[in-house]
Order: sequence, then C-alpha cells, then structure tokens
Amino acid sequence: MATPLEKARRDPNSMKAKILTSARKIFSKNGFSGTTTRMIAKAVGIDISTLYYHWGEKADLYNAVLMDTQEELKQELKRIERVIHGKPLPKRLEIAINESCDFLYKNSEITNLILLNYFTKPKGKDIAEFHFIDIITGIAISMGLAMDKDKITKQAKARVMVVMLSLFNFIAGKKYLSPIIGAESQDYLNVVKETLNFILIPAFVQDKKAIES
Amino acid sequence: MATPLEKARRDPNSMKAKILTSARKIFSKNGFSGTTTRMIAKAVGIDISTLYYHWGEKADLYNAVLMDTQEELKQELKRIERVIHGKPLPKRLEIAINESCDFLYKNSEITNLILLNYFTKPKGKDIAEFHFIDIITGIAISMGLAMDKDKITKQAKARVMVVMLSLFNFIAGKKYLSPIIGAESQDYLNVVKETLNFILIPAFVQDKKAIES
DNA sequence: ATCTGCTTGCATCAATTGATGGAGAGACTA
DNA sequence: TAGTCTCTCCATCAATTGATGCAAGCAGAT
Repeated sequence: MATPLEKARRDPNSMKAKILTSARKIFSKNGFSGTTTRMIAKAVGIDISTLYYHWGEKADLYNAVLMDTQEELKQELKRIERVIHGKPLPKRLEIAINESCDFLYKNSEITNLILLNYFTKPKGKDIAEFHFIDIITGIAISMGLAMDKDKITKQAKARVMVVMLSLFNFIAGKKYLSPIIGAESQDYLNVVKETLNFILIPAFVQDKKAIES
Repeated sequence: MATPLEKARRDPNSMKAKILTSARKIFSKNGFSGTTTRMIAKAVGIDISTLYYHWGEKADLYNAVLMDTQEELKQELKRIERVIHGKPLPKRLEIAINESCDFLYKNSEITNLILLNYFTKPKGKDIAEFHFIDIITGIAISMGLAMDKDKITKQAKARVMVVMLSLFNFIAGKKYLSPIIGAESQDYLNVVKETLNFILIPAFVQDKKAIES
C-alpha cells in the first residue's frame, strides 16, 4: 500500500511530483500563509483545480512537502553516518559538518521549510510536526555523545542543537547574512564550515570525556 | 518634529501605542501574511478603520513594529554594555549572556519578529531592513574582538552571529525546542545560558589572543 | 465503435482581506 | 449656539483566495 507521497516520489515526471517540487520551492520562500495555491499552479503551468485534484486542500499539500523534505534530510543524514562510520571523532565531526553544509546549501529549501515550520505555525490547520528530536538524538549518538537514546543529557542535546540551528540559520538566512559577514557564495560557505568546526569540535570532545569518566 | 513612532512611545495609553503593542504581539506570532488587520483591531477592541486611521496601511504598521522592536533591542544592548564596561573579558561575556537571555526571554516577540523578518519577507511591499550588522559589530567591538568597526574579520562576525542566532532561535523556538531538550521554563533558560557560555567563552578568548598577537 | 476510468481546465462560489468614505460623537473655542 | 478638530465606528468595495461542480479530453479495454 503506497502513500500518495511515495507514489509521487517514484515517478518524478508525474503531475503529482511536479506539483510537489514546485510547492516545496514556493512554500519555502513564502511560508504557508504567504503562499497561494494559484502561485504553485502557475509555477507548474496548470489550473488550480488540477492541483486540488491531486493533493486535496492546501494544508495537505503543505504537509506532504514537509514529510517529503524530512524524509530527504533523514536519508542524507543516514548517508553521512555511513561515510563517517568507524573514523576517529574529530575526523567524523569535520566530515559531517562539511557534507551537511554542502547538502543543505544545495537544497536550501529544506532549512527554510524547517525553520518556518517552527516559528510560524498555521493555526487551526492540522500541520504535521517535524521530527527534530529524532535528528538531534541521532546526531548525538552518532557523535558518541551518549550511549543510548534515553540517556542523553540536556546539555548534550542543547549543544547539538546549537550546531544544527546555526547551520540551518546560516543557510536559510544566507541572503541576509552574507552581506553582513562580508563573504559571498563559496567563500561564505567556507566561513560557515570553519565557524561550525571551531565551535563544535572542542564542545563535543569535552563532552565525550565527561561521559566516559 | 516627532515621528509617529516616537509619539506613540511617549504615551503608552494612546490608541496609537495600544495598537502598536497588540500588533507586535500578533505579527510576531503569525508573521506578516499570517496576520490580518482585523486580528489586531479585535485584540485592541476597535474597528479596523480606526487602525487604518492611526497607522495607514498594514505594511506601515508592520514597519513601525519592526523599528520599535529594533530600538528597544538596541537600548537594552546599550544598557548591558554599560553594565559590563571595564570588567575582565570572561566576566563580561558571562554577564552579557545572562542579561540578554533574561531580556529576550521576557520579550520573546523580539526574537520572533527579527527571525521572521529574515526568513520570510513580504514581497512587493516596502519593508524596512533590520540593522543586524550594527548589532553584530557592536557586540564584536564590545567583546574586544576588534579594535574598530572596519577591521572585524569574517570569522569574528560569524562567531558573534552563531551566538546571536542560537540565542534568538532558542528563545523564539522555545515552545518547540524545550520538549526536545527536556527542560521547561527556568530550567530551559538555564540550559541555554550554560550552553552559550560553553560555546562562547573559549571562542572569544582564543579570538582575542589571535588579534593581539 | 462504445464504454469506462483517469486527468484537466473553465466557470463559479463564498469567505476573507486590505482599504476607504462618510456620518456621528465628543471636546474645545469663539 | 455655531464652528471646528479629532477620533471612532458602520457600511461597503474590489481583489484575492481556498475550494468545487462539471463537462470535455483521452487512453485503454471490451
């Protein structure tokens, strides 16, 4: 039994998938209430009734976009985890930062969607939650900050969160932050990576020592 | 010659000020496009035409809210700077984090407004920019990260930014992040302070050494 | 060719929303 | 009292927006 979302992902040329792709782009730029179904339909080149035929009401489409995005992010994190597996901690951190920066930079809609979903939630609508907690605990364990899921300290979670939020904000707010920092595109991305490394590595190494003692 | 904003601030009981206060609350919760002038008018207990009489179009009111918020934040930062002036660096950092956390926690609309203004910008409208750069450079200098305004390294700005964005996100996203971390209200605030101290202090101390050498 | 099921666009609706005109209430002055 | 100025609300508009009914198009099966 395939969900509508799985069906859409399977064939990227299907109308359902095309709508989903455009919707992601537009929702991530304007948020839920800043986006109209007509905007999306126009971007795809179809009538809004076709959009409603495939996805039902606006909130349903928005939810599908969120779930789709979340799934993509999780897949990427799994991929990174496979890459860094077995390596020593500092190397692991460095690679993880590097890879996730590159990935999010190329897919900056992801960060926008997640942050917007956190800061503005359409009221009265039944909007799905982003499973931030899974991601945070996943990273914490993968970084050796905790042995099992239920034994992660608040402090550890908060530190992982600082890195995640910083990264997300740097990517999502790139347009506004890069003139402030004074670095564009690749240069900007490098400063971000450097900064995250600078912050992350001592924090995690120290944290790990605390756990092992 | 007093601007409308100054006039409104002078008398908090004036209709202009009451509208401004309600508008701030509602805009910060729903963003620009998620907020209707009717919501604001209803919260104040007036007709929308009264709102339009005092503030003109929606974007003007939104701009006034942004400017008002920015001004308040700048005043608070100045106050903090006075408090920490002359103290040794680590103490300065600790106090600054503590004070700004408390302030933003009590006035969490500020962080929401700023972040929303960065991630979703109403298109076609003439919305004022938040002077993030002033704040960042101000902090950098106050923290001894640079000697004058034009000689702040990209790295220094990025590090100040990490702290600012983390703080803003922790406050603005409190509702969603506190269950993840597993700490509520005052406990949450303490974890945030602790985490920021943990990250900030080594970064800034090391940076200062680099400058002085 | 006819039937069936899936897909698409046209026309349309009701509700919402930003915005305004004008009338009336109240205060103050002459 | 009459005049004026400020502020408030009621009524209303045009545009936008989420959503749907329906007929036409089209492919494949019978």
